[in-house]
Amino acid sequence: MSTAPTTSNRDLPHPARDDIRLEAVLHALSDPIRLRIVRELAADADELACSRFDLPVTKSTTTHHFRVLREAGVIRQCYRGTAKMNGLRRDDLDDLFPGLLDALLAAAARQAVRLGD
Amino acid sequence: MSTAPTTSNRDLPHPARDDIRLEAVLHALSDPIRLRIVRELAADADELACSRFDLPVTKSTTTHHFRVLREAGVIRQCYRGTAKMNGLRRDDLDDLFPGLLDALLAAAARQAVRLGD
DNA sequence: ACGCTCGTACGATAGGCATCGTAGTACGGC
DNA sequence: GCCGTACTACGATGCCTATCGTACGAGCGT
Repeated sequence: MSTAPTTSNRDLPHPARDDIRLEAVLHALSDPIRLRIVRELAADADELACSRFDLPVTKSTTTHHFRVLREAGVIRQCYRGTAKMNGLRRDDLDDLFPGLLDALLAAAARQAVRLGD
Repeated sequence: MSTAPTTSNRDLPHPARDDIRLEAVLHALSDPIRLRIVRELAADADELACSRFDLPVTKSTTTHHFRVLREAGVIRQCYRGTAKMNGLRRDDLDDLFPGLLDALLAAAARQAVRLGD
């Protein structure tokens, strides 16, 4: 049976849009690894599986960082088969803090150039 | 003798403009008290003495927060008599990360309205 | 059924940090 | 010279967190 590997029913807790706190977002992005994740997520059009990231930490630490981002309201996560897909919460963030995400991504890109990636 | 209470010679270490790291700035602003300080600093035209802030922490903790902001490159500090004056490093931040500071301040203001200050 | 891959849970550890109190220094006014 | 104000230095404390390793669960392919 071609069991279409769609979104699994085990779901993950996300903060509602109005529960997203600016301080939490800033704290989430103040870690180099998490900032890098968000940058890659923004660069890629659609959602990415956790395994697509080549991070300089172990898998358990990676899980931790993705959870911090999700609980801060920066990313949205869902299971698709065994993979866990990640996507930026652009819509919610732009609605709550217009222009902030773009400014942050631009700043991160600028710094990456300045420091030689 | 009318010893003009100008800038004292005991100076404070500030990061050079090119040493300012985005992660450090975000971390500095991810604390509610420090975000509040920066908001008040941005609202007021010129520099403000530490004692002008009415923060819900002791003086030693206040000193700590101002130092974090200074070492992250967010504010500039100098002594004037016994007072320590604080000013936003708008020029440097706008130069390094165009639009970021404004977006952050707008986001903070928006959240303050949303949550009832 | 079996194994493989992807991701989680849990405990341990080490370092960071927000907070305080107390004791001290620097400066200006009297 | 003496006092008061503004800020600092230092140590203590308790919490948070980034990291790891190991053991486990969930789903897919064969």
